[in-house]
Amino acid sequence: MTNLDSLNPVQKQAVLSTDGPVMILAGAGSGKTKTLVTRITYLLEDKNVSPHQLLALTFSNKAAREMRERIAHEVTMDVGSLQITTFHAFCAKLLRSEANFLGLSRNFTIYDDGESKAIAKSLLERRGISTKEINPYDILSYIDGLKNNGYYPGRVMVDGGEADPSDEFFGYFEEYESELHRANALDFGGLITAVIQLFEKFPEVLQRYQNRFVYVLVDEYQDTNRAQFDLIRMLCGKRRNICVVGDEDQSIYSWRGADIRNILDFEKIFPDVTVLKLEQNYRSSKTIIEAASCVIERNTMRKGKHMWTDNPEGDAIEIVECFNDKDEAEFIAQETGKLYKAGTPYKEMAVFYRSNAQARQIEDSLRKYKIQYRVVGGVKFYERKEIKDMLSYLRLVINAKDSLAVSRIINVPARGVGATSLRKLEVEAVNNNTSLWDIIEKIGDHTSEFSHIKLSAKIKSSLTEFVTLINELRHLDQNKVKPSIIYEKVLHESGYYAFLKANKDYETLARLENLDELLNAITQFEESAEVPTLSGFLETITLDSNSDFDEGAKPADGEVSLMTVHGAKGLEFTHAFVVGAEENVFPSYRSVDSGEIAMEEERRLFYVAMTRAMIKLYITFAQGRMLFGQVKFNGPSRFIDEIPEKLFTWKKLKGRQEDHFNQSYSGGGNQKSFDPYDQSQDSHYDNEEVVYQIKESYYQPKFPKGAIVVHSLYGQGKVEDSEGSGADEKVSIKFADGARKKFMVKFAPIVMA
DNA sequence: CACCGTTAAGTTTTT
DNA sequence: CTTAACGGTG
Repeated sequence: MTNLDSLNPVQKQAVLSTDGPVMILAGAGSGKTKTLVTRITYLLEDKNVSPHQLLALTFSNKAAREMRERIAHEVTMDVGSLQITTFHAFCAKLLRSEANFLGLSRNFTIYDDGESKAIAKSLLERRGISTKEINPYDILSYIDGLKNNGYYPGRVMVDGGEADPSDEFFGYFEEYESELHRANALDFGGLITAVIQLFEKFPEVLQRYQNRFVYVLVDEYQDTNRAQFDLIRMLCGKRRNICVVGDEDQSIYSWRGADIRNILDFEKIFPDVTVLKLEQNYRSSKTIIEAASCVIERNTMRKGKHMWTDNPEGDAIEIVECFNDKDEAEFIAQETGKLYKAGTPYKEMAVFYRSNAQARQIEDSLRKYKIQYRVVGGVKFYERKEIKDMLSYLRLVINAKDSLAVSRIINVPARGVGATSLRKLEVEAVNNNTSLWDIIEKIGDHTSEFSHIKLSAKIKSSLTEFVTLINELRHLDQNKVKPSIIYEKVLHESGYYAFLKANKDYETLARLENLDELLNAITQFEESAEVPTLSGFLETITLDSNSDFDEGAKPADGEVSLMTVHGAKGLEFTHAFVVGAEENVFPSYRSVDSGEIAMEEERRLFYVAMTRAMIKLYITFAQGRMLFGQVKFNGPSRFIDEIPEKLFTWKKLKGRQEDHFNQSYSGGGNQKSFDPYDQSQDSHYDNEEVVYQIKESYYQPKFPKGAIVVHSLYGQGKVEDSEGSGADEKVSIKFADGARKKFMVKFAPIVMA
């Protein structure tokens, strides 16, 4: 029997109300996941529901993994067939097994946003419209908007969201859809709408799933869009055992299509719903909860909840007024340093900012103070050029119709097939309503209908070579050869590796390293997946791009986390810094005069940020901030005004702090020691001093072979190799821990020991 | 076709 | 200030 003793009365009710529609409004830190896990455990163990009959949908893979692990920990039975998955992964899996209904084949490719954008661009190009006249992004937003509403071509919408065929973008939508169809591909939004379409056109398929899933559960319900809501409604249409869990106050993705009406109107759709509110917070101090509540209660578009906690009063919130953004960053570094000395491990601290651009300044100061940190989010591994190139090869192996992949790699490395030739082939493909691959494969064959296409013999022969390679790879894949072997074959036999190697610059090194990491990822996938197929790998990385495999060894005390407020949702830290709490920054300038709806979302964001903190919350802002090249004086955020005065202390940092640093860190006049505060060593090229320094040392290497040097991040090491001089000087250093790294001297923070 | 200089714009990104 | 993306040139 499942033990419910550790649950509070509402949580208990949330577990026990298994039948009929239930909406759980779970405030921040209210033990939501615990409740969900117990609910599922209860269904499995006490109500004898088979794992096969349960479906739990989440938004992120991380949430799905966490829930699955916790359930596996709780129950004794095998939870292998338990479907705890993301909306997109669920749809992808379903579509692969039912693909034939929609004229897709099961090996369809999933296009990410970047690929969708590439298609939008090519549609414009095809019509001879410059991207200056029409921004491809606008077309995409339009298409995305339709898909978020659950629209697919020809769908009859019940309550709005219908496409208006007279809209100037509607044509693009239709063309985009047929382009994807020709490529045997779906985009993220299309994964959802395709399932809706499947269910509407083939009720017998829907019935199968309705019969199978006796209990359906949706996490982060506030983030669902209309399409996802439609899907849920269909799935649970028969038994109506639907349980949604969300918090309207944490809805921060409306710009991605999340429709807060899904929460606000749930009762209209399911009049017999049981609404439960988890209002007790187990995370934060009374002070933090009260402050956050005061802020969020200004919002009008909410169902209303009142958070409370049994936790202690705690410290006052610290509001810190800084002179400028630089001082703000210095304050963060000093304070995290102080906290650390006082016994708080770095991993318990986090800095939240509204936009990524704010990270840099903070990173700089943390580095200066040698505080361990990590930036969560940021540039994605799989979006790097070399990675996308290699993945395109692999995708083409799986799905021959993937024209986007073909056009990406047909001339990488150079095969003499430039834009013009590619253009010819593309036109031919469109005219014949076939795929690029089809044309390319047949072009060399004199008997084929495409042999008339005028291309030089040289191009034709390199195309044939390309076709042969891909076909060989396909053969390997069909014979269940390990993905890593296929990958290595492409890398080398496509000429890509040699092509990269031919370049000797600094960036190439990083690229080659990234390709190694990709191999690493594939190998790791092979070890962990039940059936390690190439298509499985590709799906994992498009639908779960965060599956970190490059998580290196972390320092024992952890690292201070730096992330956007969006990235912070669902996390908690004992000490949290909300930075840049200024008008036009947080709230963002984009939302400041875009009306109350946008402002309410900013307020929810601020609320999310505040409620991450368990023990102490810092809110900082700068009087003046460098924004778009000039100093702006925005004034403190309106959200600060919304916090009752008795809950915070206001500290105004005195003037510029820099003088302090120069005194304590300038290294006693030793010119050789690396001084991070010394402007002359920063990598600003517009700084005359730097130019001068480089010129002076032009004729001899600054760090000759054998020299003992100190790198500000990696510590002491020995120069193993040195090539070039002046601005082009490159050194290879072996560090104390045995690691070997290469640096461009002009970029690297290295000094002689 | 690759490189460079000019130009314009500048949130957030679970999948 | 930065960065991406376009268009012109060698």
